[in-house]
Amino acid sequence: MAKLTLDEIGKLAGVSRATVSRVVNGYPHIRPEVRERVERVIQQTGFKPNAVARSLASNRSNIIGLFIPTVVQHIFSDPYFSYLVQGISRACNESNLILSLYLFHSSEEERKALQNIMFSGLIDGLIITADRKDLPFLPALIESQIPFVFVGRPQDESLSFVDTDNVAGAYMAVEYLIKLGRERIATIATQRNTAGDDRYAGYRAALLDSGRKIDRHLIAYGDFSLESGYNAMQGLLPVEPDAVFVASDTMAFGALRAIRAAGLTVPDDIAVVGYDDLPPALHAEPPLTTIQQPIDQTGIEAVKMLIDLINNGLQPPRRRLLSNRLIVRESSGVLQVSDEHEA
Amino acid sequence: MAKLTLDEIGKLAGVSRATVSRVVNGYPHIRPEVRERVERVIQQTGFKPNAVARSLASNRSNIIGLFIPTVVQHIFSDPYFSYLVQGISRACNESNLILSLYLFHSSEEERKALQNIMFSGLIDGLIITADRKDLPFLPALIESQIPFVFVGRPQDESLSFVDTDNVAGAYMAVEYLIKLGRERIATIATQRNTAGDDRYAGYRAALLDSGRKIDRHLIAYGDFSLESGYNAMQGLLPVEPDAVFVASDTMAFGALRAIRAAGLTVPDDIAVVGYDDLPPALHAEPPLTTIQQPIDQTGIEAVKMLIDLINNGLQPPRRRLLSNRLIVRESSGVLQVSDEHEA
DNA sequence: TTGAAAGCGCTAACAG
DNA sequence: CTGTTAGCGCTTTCAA
Repeated sequence: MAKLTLDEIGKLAGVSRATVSRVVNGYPHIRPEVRERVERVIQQTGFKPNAVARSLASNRSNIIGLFIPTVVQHIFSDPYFSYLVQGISRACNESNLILSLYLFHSSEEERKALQNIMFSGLIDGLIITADRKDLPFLPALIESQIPFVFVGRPQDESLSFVDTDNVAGAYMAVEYLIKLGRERIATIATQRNTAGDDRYAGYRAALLDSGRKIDRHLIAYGDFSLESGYNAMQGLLPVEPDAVFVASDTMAFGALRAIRAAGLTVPDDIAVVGYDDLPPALHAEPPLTTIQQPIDQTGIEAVKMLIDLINNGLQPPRRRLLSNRLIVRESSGVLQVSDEHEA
Repeated sequence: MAKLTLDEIGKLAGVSRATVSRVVNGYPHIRPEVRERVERVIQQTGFKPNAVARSLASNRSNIIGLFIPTVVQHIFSDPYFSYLVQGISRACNESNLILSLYLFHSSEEERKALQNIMFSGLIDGLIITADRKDLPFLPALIESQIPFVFVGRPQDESLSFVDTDNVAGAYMAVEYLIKLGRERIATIATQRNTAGDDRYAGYRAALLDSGRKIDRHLIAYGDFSLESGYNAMQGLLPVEPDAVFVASDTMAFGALRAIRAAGLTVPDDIAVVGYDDLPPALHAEPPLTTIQQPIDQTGIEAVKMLIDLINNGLQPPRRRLLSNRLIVRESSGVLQVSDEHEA
């Protein structure tokens, strides 16, 4: 058979290509018998409209990009990324969007590709995974007028984003430690990214709200690596905390080791709460109390938001925060049943 | 400024749009001064040709798809997938290809999307991650004439694929156990996928080549899960193996537990070798001897092969097997230095 | 070596 | 309700 086009189908069904186009696109005002005739031909021939021609004529490709800047690559070996992509892809499938992946290994690649994305007009919009504070390409991206949403809170608050509520998550964690009766609650925080900032803010707020003071000596910093967690915990040990809220599970694993290495026990001497609920948290020694984020849901919401931006314009910026859950395991100790009624 | 098109650039440079097109595409026979003039205008304006229009005219999108069938989803929580995507994306960036991700959560989604991929003409080619034996969409895909390569050996040998050499990898592992002087070498194999078949074939060949017999009682089966590894190992314990080659690290972790639970020690009572070299292998108790595959390289080769298919036709089918490495850790015991000279 | 012109297959006014 | 007609921005003969 000849190559199938709207014209071909039209000929076969005895109508013009415009009518076929209307049928394909679900345009309402068509005589039912005509619609049916056309649909039958489409059925029989297995015709699919050419996506490229369609994009050119409509100026809409139905392709969105997932942009993963160089610096976030470590995330890629995290399950975080897997869950996010799962959510995004699910939402794309549902909305008949094609997902293209922009993954870079150098800032040169990154710059070049972004240039292409912005000016070659292939892509309807972009999801950007980045919560770090310095995004050199951002001004150009904004100027290009291409719709995009961040996953993770960007530094610049005027941008659209979806994130989990890191402040509330950290607050929840620390509040729980307080309820457990812990007195000297330390934290291992991080710098250079907004998630870390927000978690620290939650730690701070929970302490302040319970009438406590912030003690600088109880604050240490890591860089999300296990080693940095180990080192930070070692630094905290001399000031004798009886609990520590760690801004990531991976660092918490390091902290657990440091505590064990010092001959102390978890949670008796020091209660530990992590953040992320990565699978290893369950198998940690002891199993790690932590904050679980709805990551796949974040991906789904990001796609929805992007579609909204594409259809309804970039202004005003949209924001969306999803709630997290506290997962209580042994590393924190568990609240008594009677206490639960207080909540 | 007006929207940039070939025409615009041509006007600015005082040439026709055809000439600009030639410059952009590196066509050789152009007067140097003209080329330079055009290039300068392109520079200054930051012009990028419209990717969609280009695709329509040239019938080439420079987009390739990475297709991940429903059943392989478990792979997604594996680092395997991450490494593969890293390799693929690196190769795409290098060749100026756009990578789009087709990830499905139901076979209905899968079928629908495949239909689109095949007939909407958006995509130049496809990389398919699947080593399972039953791929219901395969006949239609072949008929569609769209270029594709498998990552992992497909059942149908007439298809193009790149894979790591599972037979040789398993052979290497078992050969090592033999050299270590192990007498009763069991295996935990898998069914329903070619990688499992090949690893079993390697196990078999190594044994046979050393003049041994295959003992059915030393063969157990798992499904790649940790639990199945545990159960399979429990099943093997009564026949008293002194070594076990496990077809995946994850199952090996299960096997380690089962051995420990039976009060035996690794490697003194039973030597264990896994397959994959996942990160946890390093932290296993004891650290796991295993086979490491060049997964990112596999991705790179897949892209190269796909480009070859796109440019030079689908026939004959291409095949490529990459070599693996034996990573010796404590779970197998280590060969004496003097023995290494024998190799 | 360059320009003119004909499409690629579709959408979207505009008529009727 | 349906057909006609312009394009969308690019590549690619064909002439010059």
